[in-house]
Amino acid sequence: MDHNVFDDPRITAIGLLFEASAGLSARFAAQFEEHGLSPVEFEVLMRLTRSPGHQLRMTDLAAQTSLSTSGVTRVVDRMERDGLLRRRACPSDRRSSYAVVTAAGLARLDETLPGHLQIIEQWFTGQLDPAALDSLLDGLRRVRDAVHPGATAGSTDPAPAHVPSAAGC
Amino acid sequence: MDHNVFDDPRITAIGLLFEASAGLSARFAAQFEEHGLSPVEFEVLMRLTRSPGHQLRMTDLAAQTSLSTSGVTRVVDRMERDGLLRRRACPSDRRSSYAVVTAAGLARLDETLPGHLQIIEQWFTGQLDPAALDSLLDGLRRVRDAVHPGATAGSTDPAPAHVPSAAGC
DNA sequence: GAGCAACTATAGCCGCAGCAATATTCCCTG
DNA sequence: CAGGGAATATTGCTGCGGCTATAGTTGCTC
Repeated sequence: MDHNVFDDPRITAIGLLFEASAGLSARFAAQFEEHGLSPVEFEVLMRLTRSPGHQLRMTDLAAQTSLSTSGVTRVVDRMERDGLLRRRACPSDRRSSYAVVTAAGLARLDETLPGHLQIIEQWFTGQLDPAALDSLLDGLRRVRDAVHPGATAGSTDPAPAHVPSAAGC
Repeated sequence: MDHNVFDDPRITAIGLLFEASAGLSARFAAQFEEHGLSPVEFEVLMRLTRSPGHQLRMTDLAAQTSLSTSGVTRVVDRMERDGLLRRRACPSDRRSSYAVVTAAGLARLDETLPGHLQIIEQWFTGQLDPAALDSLLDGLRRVRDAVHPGATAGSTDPAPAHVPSAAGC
C-alpha cells in the first residue's frame, strides 16, 4: 500500500480533469434541456451557425462533431423534424446534402447561449483569477494540441484548417 | 462579427477543456479495448479494487461511477459473465448485494494499468513541466471543487467522505 | 405485531449512436 | 465513353444506459 497505484499522481491528475469536465457537462446538459436541446443538438447548432451560410455538408458536420456520419443523419432527422434545421440538396454534387440552420434554429441558439455562457463563467472561468486561468488554458492548449482528437476537435479553431471538400458547393 | 459569440473567451476556454478531455478519453478507450475492457468496465474495476475488500454494494458503486443503479446492474451482469466480478449476498441486509472483484478481475486490471499510466504521462502530465502541471492541476481542482459532480466525482478522494451505508455489512 | 414508508436490486421499455451493408453519384483511367 | 474505384448519405442491426415500474426487505410507528 506504500506505492499504491491509486495514489499515483497521474491517476489524481486525470481524475481532476475528468471530474471537472464531467461536472461542467452535467450543468450544461441541464441548461440545454431547459431550452429543449440535447448536448449534441447544441453542438450541431453551434457548428452549423458558425459556418459560412449557416450550413455544412453532412460529412463535414460529422467531422466537426463527436458523431459518425450515421449519427449525424439521425440528429439532423430529429432537428429537421423539430424545425431547427433543414436539408438542402447540393447543386453541384448530387450525393451531398447540406444541413442548414433555420430561423427557428438560430432563435433557439440565441435563446440558449446567454445562459450557457453564464454557466461557463460561474463554474469555470470565474472560479480563477485571470493569471491562474491563463495558466490553466495554456496547459490545456498544450495537451489539446498534443492529443489532437482530429475530427472531434476544432471547437477553438475558427476554421478547421482542413477545408475538406466544400469546394464545388 | 465584431463581438462574435464564437470568439468569446468563455467558448474558447470550454472548448479547450472538452477537447483535451475527449482526446484523452479516446486514447484511453483504445488502450482499454486492447485488454477487452470498456471505459465503464475499467472505471468499475478501479472503484471496486480501491475499496476495502475489493467490493462495494451495488448502490454505492453506482454512486461512485457515472452510472445509474440499473446501469450498474447491467455492467456487473456483463463483467460477472466474463469472470471479472462476482456477486455476493450481503449477510446483514438481504436487499443488498456486493460486487466483488475476482482474481481474474484483479489480473485484468494489473495488466491494463501500466499502459494506462503510460498514456496519461505521454499525452497529459508529460506534456508540461512540473510548474505548469501544478498550475494546471490547481486550476482544475478549483473547478472540480466548485462544480462537484456529487455522485460522479470522487476519483481523487481516497474515501468518498460519504461512507454511505456500508455500515452493517 | 400490523402497517407503512424508505431502500435495494432488477426487468421492461425506450432512445441514442456506432458499424456494416446498400444505393446513388462522381471521377478517373483506359 | 465504358467501367471501376472512391465518396456520400442513409438504413438495419446491435449494444448500451437511463427512467420507471416492480418485488422483496428493512425499520419505524402506533
